[in-house]
Amino acid sequence: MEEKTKEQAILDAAEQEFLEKGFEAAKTTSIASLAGVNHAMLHYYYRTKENLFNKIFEKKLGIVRDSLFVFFDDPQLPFLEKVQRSVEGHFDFLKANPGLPRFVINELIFKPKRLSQVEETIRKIGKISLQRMAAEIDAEVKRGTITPIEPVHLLIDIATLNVFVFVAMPLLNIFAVETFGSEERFLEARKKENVEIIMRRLKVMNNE
Amino acid sequence: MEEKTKEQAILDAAEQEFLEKGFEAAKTTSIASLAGVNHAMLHYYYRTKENLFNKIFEKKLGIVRDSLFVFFDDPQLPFLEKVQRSVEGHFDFLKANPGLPRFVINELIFKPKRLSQVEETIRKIGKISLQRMAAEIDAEVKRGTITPIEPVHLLIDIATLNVFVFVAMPLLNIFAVETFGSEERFLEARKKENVEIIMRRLKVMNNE
Amino acid sequence: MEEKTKEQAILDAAEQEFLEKGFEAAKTTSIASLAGVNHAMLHYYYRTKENLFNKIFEKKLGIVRDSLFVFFDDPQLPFLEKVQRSVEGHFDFLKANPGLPRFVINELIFKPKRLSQVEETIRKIGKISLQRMAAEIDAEVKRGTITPIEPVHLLIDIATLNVFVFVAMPLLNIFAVETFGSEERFLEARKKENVEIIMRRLKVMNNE
Amino acid sequence: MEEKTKEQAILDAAEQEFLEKGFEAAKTTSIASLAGVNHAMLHYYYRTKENLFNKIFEKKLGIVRDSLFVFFDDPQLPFLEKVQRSVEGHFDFLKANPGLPRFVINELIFKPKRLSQVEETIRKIGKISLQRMAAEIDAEVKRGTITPIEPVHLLIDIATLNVFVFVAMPLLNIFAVETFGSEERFLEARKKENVEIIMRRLKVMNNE
DNA sequence: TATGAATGAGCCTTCATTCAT
DNA sequence: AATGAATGAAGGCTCATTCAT
Repeated sequence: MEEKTKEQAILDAAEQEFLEKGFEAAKTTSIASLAGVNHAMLHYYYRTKENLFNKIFEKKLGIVRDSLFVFFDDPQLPFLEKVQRSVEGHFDFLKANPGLPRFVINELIFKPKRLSQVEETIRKIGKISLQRMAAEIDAEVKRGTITPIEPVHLLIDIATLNVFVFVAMPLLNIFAVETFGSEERFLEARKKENVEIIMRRLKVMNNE
Repeated sequence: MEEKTKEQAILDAAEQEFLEKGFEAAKTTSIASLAGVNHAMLHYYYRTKENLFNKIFEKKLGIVRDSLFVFFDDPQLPFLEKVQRSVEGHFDFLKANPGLPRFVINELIFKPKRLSQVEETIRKIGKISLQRMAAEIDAEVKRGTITPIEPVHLLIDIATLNVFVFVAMPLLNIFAVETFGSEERFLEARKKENVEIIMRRLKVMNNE
Repeated sequence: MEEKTKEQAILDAAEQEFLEKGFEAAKTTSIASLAGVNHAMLHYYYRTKENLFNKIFEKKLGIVRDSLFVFFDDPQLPFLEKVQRSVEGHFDFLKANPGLPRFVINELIFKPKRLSQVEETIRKIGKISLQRMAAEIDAEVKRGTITPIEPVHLLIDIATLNVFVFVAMPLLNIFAVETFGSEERFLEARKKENVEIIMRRLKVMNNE
Repeated sequence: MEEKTKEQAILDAAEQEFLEKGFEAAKTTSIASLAGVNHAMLHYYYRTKENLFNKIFEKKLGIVRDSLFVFFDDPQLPFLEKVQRSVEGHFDFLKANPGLPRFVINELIFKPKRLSQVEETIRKIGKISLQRMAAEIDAEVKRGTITPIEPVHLLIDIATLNVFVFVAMPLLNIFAVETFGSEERFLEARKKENVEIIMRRLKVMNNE
């Protein structure tokens, strides 16, 4: 069996520690002992806590960035199906990376410094995505298949509903288990609810 | 004019500091100097940072707890109106307390220790509220005015959509200003969108 | 008997440590234990090592700055006497502050950063002093009482000969004691020699 | 073309680093990377930083030791010429090795430990040189060509005046350029001044 | 010889908390 | 009640030195 290299062990431990506690509350000594290495090793490989953090941060940011738009790129699918798959795909992604939302909120949204570091990138990506969505939405509205909606609102609706489930999980767990039997079952139900509410937001209703 | 007592001044300063920075990043020295009192006074009155924090925490928690259910208690209003007013009222409450969501997320949701402190309280309040909502929803469904929904999902939908706007505000600001002209205008639009999406979630559609 | 305040004790200990070892080699822990206080006290009063150092540095610099020109300001004395008294006075000053030259050399001359901090001050003071000296020297030369010399050279001659005795004292001690009986006797003789060589530099000789 | 051996490369790099920064501020990692070798090699060859330093130190000390007495060994030259050439030769030597004085002062004079390491050697060499000088001076004085002077004083005069120019160069530069046009021109002038003041110290004057 | 990795000691600094008055 | 002073624990980081290969 392959031994994990210490450099990697530090990185893994750092990821765990930073995701769990955030930058300030994370201690390099904890990371080191979590990785099973001498405290100085951490600085040997990554020089500073900040440095080590950025390694984690950038990696995670890239993952998050990509997670929302993957299904919108498929030209074959009908629009509503794209949306549904996006909601589901994004939900599944978050489920597979449960620590991520909290990390991004803590480090990206709550820290002006870090946000401004990546603001330009976010602006660009957002702009492109929104323009593409706007075009598709316009076309669908004209064809009468969906009700009008500002693209940025749709995006926020989806992201919000999905992300917050995982952010609030510790709190929701108080009710989830006794109402749904298990966290797993709750998440299934919640995923359906998110699809449902988004679909209903888009579909044309009686009186429209 | 009444001089504010030192004990109170510390409390106010602590509230400001804790809301702004969270428990770890808040410094007792900052709180003291913000309150205009000697650093040692803070410990004289509240003994530990933890202790002082809890005073703030419990107070804030109470406010948050009440904010969601205020309109549900009005027996006069028709159900959908109750819901609409709840969404709007909750949104306005958050807008008036912009630091609150971040604080609660950071300190309550992200810290197992604190959560377990108040878990029982939350469970009780939640149970009662959910039962009441369930009864009303059932009645409405039977009357054919709304489509069925699990009460806990409705609650999560509302809370999520409202709260997250304010949590994610720094990030959303990147797009808000250039799309809506100002943060203020964005928030107006967003409030409408939240009402819209919740209403649509509840209304009966064509094919149902 | 008055107890020395801890703040002062730290300052004194710092002076001793910094003069003896220079900024880098001085340790805040040493200073603290030398002052008989807890290590954290040092930071309580002076926040940083750099800060504490600057307190010492500026004080010493002021003293050094004044030490060379004190006798030149007396308008009553004949020029050669002024020079003689300056040499002697400067020598005595250095003798009373034996650690000073080394400190100034180490911290001021050998560290570009610190030098540039005070460069402008030094330039101004130097300029004024040199101009005054130049006027007096010119007058004396015209009266035939001294031989011509560039003022800056005279200044360097005096400063060099005096300062270096104390800088090199540890080395000179190897010979001083066995040649002159004691360090004290050596310094007396050396002071005379410095006066002698400066006077001879200025006096008019046979063939001039 | 001969490849420089790694052992030698380390030595050269160490010389540069130690001369430039002194023992404490010099880092073994810097020396290694300056030498283009692995950090551990340095310890492989020289075991400790101290050890490596001593190699440099002793070599430099030998050079310095010899630099002052070279012209005194020439039996052909008349005494005053010997002195003049010594002053000039020593000055030129220092000019060619500008880092040396600072290094010696820092490491030899300011560090009791190092001084005591070489004290005996210095004592012996000094004694011999001084005795030789004493004999020559005595003879010259008897012949009436020079005024009496204690040999050790003459030695100190010369060494001091020459060395200090280079020690204080950063400080002197503040005035040198604007008074003499360039550092080069200042050094020329200063060399003449040093010869002048030493010669005048030795020459017989009017009233003697 | 050579090297990447590893270690331990030490340094500066911050901070919550306590003490003496 | 109030305060300046004091303390201990901990954190991030650097560096000379050693180890394993």
